[in-house]
Amino acid sequence: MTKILQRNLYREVADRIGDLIEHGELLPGERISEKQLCDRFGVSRTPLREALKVLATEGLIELLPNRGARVVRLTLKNVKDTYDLMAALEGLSGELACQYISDAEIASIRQLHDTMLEHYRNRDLIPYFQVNRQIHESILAASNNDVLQEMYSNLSQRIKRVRYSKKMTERYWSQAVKDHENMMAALEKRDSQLLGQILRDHLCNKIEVATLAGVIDTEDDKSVANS
Amino acid sequence: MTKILQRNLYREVADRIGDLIEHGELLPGERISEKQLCDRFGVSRTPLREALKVLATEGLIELLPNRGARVVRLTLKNVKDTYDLMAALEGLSGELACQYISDAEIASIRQLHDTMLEHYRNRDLIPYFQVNRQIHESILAASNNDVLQEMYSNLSQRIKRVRYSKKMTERYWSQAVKDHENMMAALEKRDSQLLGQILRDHLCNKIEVATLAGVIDTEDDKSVANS
DNA sequence: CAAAGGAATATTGAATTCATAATTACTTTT
DNA sequence: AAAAGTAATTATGAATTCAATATTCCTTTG
Repeated sequence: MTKILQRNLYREVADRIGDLIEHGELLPGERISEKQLCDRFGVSRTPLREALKVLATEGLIELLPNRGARVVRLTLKNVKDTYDLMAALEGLSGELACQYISDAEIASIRQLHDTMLEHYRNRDLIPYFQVNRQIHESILAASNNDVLQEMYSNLSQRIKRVRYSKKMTERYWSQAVKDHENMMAALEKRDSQLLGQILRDHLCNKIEVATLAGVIDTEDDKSVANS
Repeated sequence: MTKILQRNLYREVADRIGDLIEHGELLPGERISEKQLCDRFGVSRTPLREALKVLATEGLIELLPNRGARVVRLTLKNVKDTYDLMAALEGLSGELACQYISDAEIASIRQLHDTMLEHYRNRDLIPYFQVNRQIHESILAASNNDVLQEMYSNLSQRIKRVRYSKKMTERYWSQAVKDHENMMAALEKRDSQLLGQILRDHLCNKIEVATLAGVIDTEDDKSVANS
C-alpha cells in the first residue's frame, strides 16, 4: 500500500476512502475505524477526520456522534430516488446541450452512437456500456452547466458501488437502443424539449433499478442494531 | 455574540459561518481568517477547519491550498446554472408528488394557494413570497424523495444570499400567478407530466435571474487578484 | 525613488496531546 | 451460570503544538 505524502491531504484521503467503499473493501454498515485507516494511509487523525466529514457531506458515509462513522447502507428506495434524480438531471443536460452544442460535438457523439450500435449488434455488453456512458457524459459536458455536472458527479459517486449490474435482457436492451436512436435524432435537430423528454424517460435507469433488487442489502451488516 | 458549547461542533460552526455568508457579514471573495472566526465562535482551529472543508464541499466557500479560504463569488452564470438546475428539480418534485400526495396534502396546498392569491390581489409582496415558498416546499416534501430534497436544499443554500430581489414587475407577477393556477389544477388532477412541465418552465426562477443582473458582483472584492 | 532581496511575522497544514464518551472485560452477586 | 454493576481499555471530540508555506515589512542597491 502506497503511503501518502502530498498536499491537500484530506482530499486525497477522502478519495482513497471513496475508492475503498466503491470497491467493496469497506462494506455498507461497516464501522470505520479511524486508527486503522490512519495506519493504512500513513496520516494522522486530523486530515483523516476532515476527510470523513467531507465524505459524510458527499453522502458516502454517516457520522454517528461520539460513535464514529460507517459506510452508508444503500436501500432500494435510496437508489431509486437517486436514479430518478439522475434521470431528471440528464433531461436537463439534454435540453441545455441542444442550445449550446457545436456541430463538431454532435458529429463526435454521432460517432460514439454508431460505435455503440456496432457493439449492440455484436452483443458486446461491456464495450456497449462504456460507449453508452461516454455518450451521456458528452451530452452532460455540452450542457455548459458546471453546477449540474458537479451534482451529477456526486450522485454518480454515491451509487457507483452497486452499478455493476451487467446483465440486461434482450427486450430492455433493444428498447434502450431505440431510445438512443431517438436521442441522436433529437440532438441533431437540436430539439431541446424532445431530447430532454427522452433522457428523462430513458429506460436505462429504470432497468438498472429493477435488476438491482437482488444486489442491495445482501451485504453483511457489520454495525450494531440501531440503523 | 453567544459562544458555542455543544457537541457536533463542526456542524454548528459550519451553520454559523453559512449564516454569516447569507447575511453578508462575510463578503464574496473575502478572505476567511481562521483565527478571527475561532475567536468569534470561541472554538479552536480543529472544528473550524473541519467546518471550512464541509462548507467547501457544499459549495459555499473555496479552499486555496496554503492560502486559506474565501467566500465563493457568485457570477451571473453560476446563479443561472443553479436556477436551471433547481427548476429541473422542482419539475421532478412535481412529477413525483402527483404519484404520492394524499388528498389531505392537496387540500392543504390548495389552502396555501388561495391565501397566496389573496396576497396577490392585495399586492402584499412579502407575504406572497412566503406563501409561495411554502407551496413549493410542500410539493417538494410530497415528492417522497429524500435525495432530491437534500440536493434542492443545498442549491437553495448556495444562492440564498442573492435571493433578496423583492422587486417584481406586474407583468411577471401576473404570469407567475397564472403558472400557479395551472399548477394547482394539474396537482388536483394528479397529472404528473403536466405538473412537471409547468414547474420546469415556471417563470419565477427566470424572473429572479433577470432581476439579479444588477445584484451580482457589485460587492467589493476583498481578495487578491488571482480569481 | 523604485525595484529587488531578505529577514521577520503571520497563517496555514498536519501531528500530537488532552479530555470525554463509549466499549469491553472483569468482578460480584444472586 | 446469568445478570448487573464497575473498573479498565479504547475510540472519539477538541485543543494545542510543531512544521511548512505565504505574507509583510524593511533594507539594500541600481
